[in-house]
Amino acid sequence: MRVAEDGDITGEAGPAFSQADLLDLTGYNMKRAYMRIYADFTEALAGFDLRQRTFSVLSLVVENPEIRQSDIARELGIERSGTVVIVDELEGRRLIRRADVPGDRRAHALTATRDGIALYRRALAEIAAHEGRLMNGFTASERALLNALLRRIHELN
Amino acid sequence: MRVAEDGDITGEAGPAFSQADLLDLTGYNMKRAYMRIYADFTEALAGFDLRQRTFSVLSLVVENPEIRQSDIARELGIERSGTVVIVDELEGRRLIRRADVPGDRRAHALTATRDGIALYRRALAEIAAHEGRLMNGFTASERALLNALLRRIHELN
DNA sequence: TATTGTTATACTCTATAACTATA
DNA sequence: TATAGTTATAGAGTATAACAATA
Repeated sequence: MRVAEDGDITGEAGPAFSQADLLDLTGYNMKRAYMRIYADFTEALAGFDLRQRTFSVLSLVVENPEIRQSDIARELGIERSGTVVIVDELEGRRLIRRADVPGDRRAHALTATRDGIALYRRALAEIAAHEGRLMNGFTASERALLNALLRRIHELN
Repeated sequence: MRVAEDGDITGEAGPAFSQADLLDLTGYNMKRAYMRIYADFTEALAGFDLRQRTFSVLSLVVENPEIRQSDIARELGIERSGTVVIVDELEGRRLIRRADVPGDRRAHALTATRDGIALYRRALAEIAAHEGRLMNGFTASERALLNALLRRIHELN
């Protein structure tokens, strides 16, 4: 409820609306920034027929051969039930394989196939390229700083 | 696909899974941080029976008396149809009013009621308090820096 | 023709709950 | 009793499309 102080009032060009209160809230700024970068992320993945969460699961499997579904759920902070449909899809596309775990007949060990690793590498490169283009105006240290701040927020509590 | 370099591998304490690739992506870090802060935001609003978007609309109406629904949609980057149900709810709770616009019989001018302003102020204070608690470990300049970076991302393109 | 508000509908994402088979 | 994986279902949240009234 303060007066806008962001120079957004251009005098006559058009009606200027104040978002002063909202723009003071990190939660609001985070949502808008997230929406913006998420759109870019989604676009980068579209050519690979991967959605954001599918990509994250594939990433974990590529980086951690023989990982279990429950570990993926824990790492990603999602429900176990949520991993099933993703793993089903990735397995159906022969990007990963479910294998038996010697000591535990309840669990499945997930490992990426050669095709899965190849697709993953190309998708990862595409995302990085998209982000590089999107965040073109940011210096390397600004990007590193932003990532560090975001990680600290996630790790809170 | 690099080896983790974040010291997350504690030797024996438990299985450490690598998220090195994902943690290099701003999009991934943003999503996790957003989820964390969004949960806090939602919790702060729960006592007021407000959801995030409802609060944002109320904020715009309080800060910009006689704003139109289409302006809200533009400012918030949402669909006009999305504003209708929110405005319906806020009006039904007597927090805002729809009024005629003298020059344009299609439009509605939205203005907050006394009750709406009062509720808004309390909700805003609660959110700020929640954020202050959540981001307790951040200095004021870190928070300002983070907000500035987030705004720059939103304004891209 | 374009815009404002509206309605109805559909879609995406995700969590919850209940179940089985193991441990 | 607890855990891994699974299935079915339900709920948010949101966009899309079509429409009437007005500009």
